[in-house]
Amino acid sequence: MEAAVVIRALGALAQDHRLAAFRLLVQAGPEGMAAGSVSETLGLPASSMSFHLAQLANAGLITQQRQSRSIIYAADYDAMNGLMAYLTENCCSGAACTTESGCTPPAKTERTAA
Amino acid sequence: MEAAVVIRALGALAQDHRLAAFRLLVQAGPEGMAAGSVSETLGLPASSMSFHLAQLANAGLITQQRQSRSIIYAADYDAMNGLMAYLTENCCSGAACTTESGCTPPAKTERTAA
DNA sequence: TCCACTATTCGAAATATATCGAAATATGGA
DNA sequence: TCCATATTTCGATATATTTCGAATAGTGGA
Repeated sequence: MEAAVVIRALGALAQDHRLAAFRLLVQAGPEGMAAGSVSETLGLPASSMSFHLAQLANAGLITQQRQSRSIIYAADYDAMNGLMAYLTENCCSGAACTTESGCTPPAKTERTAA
Repeated sequence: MEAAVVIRALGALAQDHRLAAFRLLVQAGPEGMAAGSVSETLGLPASSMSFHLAQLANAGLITQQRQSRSIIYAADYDAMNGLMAYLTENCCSGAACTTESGCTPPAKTERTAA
């Protein structure tokens, strides 16, 4: 995963409605939710929500897929995990970090390069 | 950890120079680095870097501490881990997510409330 | 084909963020 | 006290983002 992608992903999540939408989708699981359901759940006009969902999709954090008249959005867990791995990469330059410093990279810092 | 804090943290990281600075500090370990070293390493004017470091500090991602004439910045690993835990919280609403969907919350999704 | 439904794109205004030089603040030594 | 060092705050400008109604574009049934 490269910096530019990470920046876009973080920027996408750094917004009220988008963070809420993303979490909603994370909680919804692999089945995802229709765009309309998301905007209704979050109480936002459809056009605004569409804008935000597009940003999340563009950042690679969610996937979109048409299903009849609806468009179903779902969280992309790989992207999410890659993002987190990027932040802890080379933590403490390999020095003892699981101990005192509390760095504790979540066990599987290994990441399939984007 | 509450939404507003998370947004500020994500927003703080969602910027070229700040992401670079944060990662530099993550790699520098608990000892941290002086503000001047950071701005020199990243090739940014001191005043610009100061602005960015302030944002990271304000977001709780890094700590600052005066040491004689320098101000030493260091990554706050707890904040970083809390941030990541927030994103995966209630993943898949507790349904089987470590298996097919690839959600795999990093084992310790448990979080000490900020 | 025509209509209702679901969702996105466009446009324009309000708001927020990034940038960096110059001036200001703190620290420590002569 | 006076000067050099290390950083931050201020101010002004350029750029980017958020917002939402209205217009536009696909989908499916009668």
